[in-house]
Amino acid sequence: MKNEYIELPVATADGHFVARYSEKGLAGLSFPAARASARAVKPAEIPSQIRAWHRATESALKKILAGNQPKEFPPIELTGTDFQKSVWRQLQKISAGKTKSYGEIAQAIGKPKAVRAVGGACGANPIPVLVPCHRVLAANQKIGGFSGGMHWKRSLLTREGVRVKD
DNA sequence: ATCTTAACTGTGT
DNA sequence: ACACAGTTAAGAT
Repeated sequence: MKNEYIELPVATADGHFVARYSEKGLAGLSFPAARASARAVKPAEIPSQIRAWHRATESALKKILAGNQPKEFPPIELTGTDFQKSVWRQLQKISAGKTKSYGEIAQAIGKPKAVRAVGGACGANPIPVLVPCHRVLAANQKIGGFSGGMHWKRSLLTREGVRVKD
């Protein structure tokens, strides 16, 4: 398989995230690995297009980590099933400091009973943080789960001024 | 208020 | 076909 993906590190106060770009835009984002595998990439080898996207990614990521709403996002390339893309699209409509429940997302995409499947789609989200899967709480403001680690979800929500039960 | 159960849907094997 | 998942609402204790 011809992998056109380019991975670039994003240095933040929380560690080095890794952004993955396809030809269409940002396609994936990983939380800082315990063993930071910061591979050095020569700037000259990176297409200017991607460098521009990366600049936007870096900016947006840092703002969210600080609990603020980014004014601009890099182009995002979502790869997944139609259902998942529908869910992820709804997630992007949730601004910083706001939350929605799995049930509300399900209802928003016209499948009110698919609440559980929505949870699955969130867990399959390739771009955490920028596609705010962490702003989705269970019913009654209870914190649900989080694939990338519960501490991230809690921390991010706290920074955005959101209070969760427990 | 906490625990147990049953309903429901999308996805991976 | 089967089991699981980042759920939920309802019923029992």
